[in-house]
Order: sequence, then structure tokens, then C-alpha cells
Amino acid sequence: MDKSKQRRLESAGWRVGTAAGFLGLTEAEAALVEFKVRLSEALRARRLARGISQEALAKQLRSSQSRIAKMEAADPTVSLDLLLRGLLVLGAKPRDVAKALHGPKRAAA
Amino acid sequence: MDKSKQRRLESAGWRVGTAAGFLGLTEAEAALVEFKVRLSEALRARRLARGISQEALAKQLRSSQSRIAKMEAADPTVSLDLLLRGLLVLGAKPRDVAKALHGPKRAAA
DNA sequence: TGCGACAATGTCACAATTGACATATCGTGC
DNA sequence: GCACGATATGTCAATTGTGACATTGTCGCA
Repeated sequence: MDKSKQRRLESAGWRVGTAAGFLGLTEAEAALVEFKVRLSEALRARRLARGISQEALAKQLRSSQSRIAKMEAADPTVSLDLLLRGLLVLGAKPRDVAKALHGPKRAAA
Repeated sequence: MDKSKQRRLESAGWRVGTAAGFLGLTEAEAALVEFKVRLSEALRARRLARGISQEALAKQLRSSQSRIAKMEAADPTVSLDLLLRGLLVLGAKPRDVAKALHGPKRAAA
């Protein structure tokens, strides 16, 4: 790839950096929320499968029952980092996480 | 599943909540770092594939060049949330993210 | 009915992450 | 050698996430 092409792409990138860039971000935010919801569902599913309470999980995570509840409710104040840590502590493997990411449903869309 | 079984699991959960729970957490932390590294690699790969600079990406993300650099370096101060948003803004689909998660050794590099 | 375990929701002080900026380093063409 | 664009690294004030706590709601059981 030569320089002039890169420059053209860059300036295009700058333009979408204002208008379309904004749209791109909100789209990304939406997708991120999707992810959080999926992970929160996976978290609850895994916890219930283990038959442990939110408080028990909280201890393993060195967190609190209320935060676990917020995680499972996909509360805006919980980070992906925390959700992931929760899943991992519950024994989720990268494979499981990946599966959870592209949704419980494979058909329809 | 009956109550007594749940109770046994719970108390077991409590015990590992101290000793093994600590191990479990650090394991989870390690896995989380793995994830971050993988995502940071995917981010750089995607950005380069688009032929845009860190600064251009920063604009689309409403962030700064220095933070993009830190993202691609998997700096401890960057969150998974931010890495994900970066990937999504670069057009990554859930499928792509999932792929990046379980390592670069999936499909052709 | 009341009790006990579990979960949801709100709040807050404290800790972590953020964008921005300055500066340093690297690579390439002149 | 120098200039340049791109990237790396360090710092810091402001924003955001966090654990902890209190409170309330829910469900099953005796």
C-alpha cells in the first residue's frame, strides 16, 4: 500500500471523525451494550448452574452482593472487565466467553 | 437440585472464597490480561489494515493518540471496555471479537 | 402469619480509568 | 546530518467504576 492511498484514507477518516464518526461511536456503544447484556446473562446462567448465591460469588470475586446483582442486571455502572472476571472466576473458558458473545441464538437475527 | 446439596456447595464456595478463591481470582486476572493482549493485537491489526494513524482512530473514538498507543501496548491502565469500543469502531463484528478472543491461532493469520 | 435466605435498588467515599498535553523515540526521505 | 510523520511514554485533573452498606422486595417453608 502506497502513501498517497494512506493519505486519502486518512483524510476520509478525519471527515467521518466528525459526523459519521459520531454515528460510528454510538453504533459501537450499542454493540457494547449488547455484549454486556449477553455476558450478564451468561454470568447468571453460570452462577445458577453452580447453585451458588450472589453473595458467595461476590466473595470469590472480592466484591459485594449488590454489585453482582448489578452485573446480572447489566447495570450501566458495571464494566466489561468486571463481567469478564466474574465469568472467568466461574470457570468460563475463552471458548465459553466467545460463545456468549455472539448471542445465545445462532439462527434468526 | 435439593437444598442440602446447595448448602454443601455454598459452604464449599465459602471455603474456596478464602484460599482457593484467591487463586481463582488471580487465574481470572491472568486470563483477563490474555484477553486484553489479544484484543490489543486485533486492534492494531485492524487499524493497520485500514491504513489509518493512531491519531485518526483517536478522533473516531473521541480519545487521544496517546491512549490508542497505550491500548495497542495493552497498558494496564486501559479497560476492556475501551479496547472493545476501539475494535467496534473499526468495524469489528461480534464474530470478529469472538475470534480474537480465543487466540490468533484460529483460521489463517 | 412470621421467619430466613436470596436478590434488587439506592447511595456514597474511595479507587481506577480517561482524555489531554508534553516530550521522547523511531523510521524514512531528502 | 535534518525534518517529517507516526508512535511511545509520563503525568495529571476530571470522569467513571468500585466495594460496602442500608433498605426493600420476593419466595418458600413451617
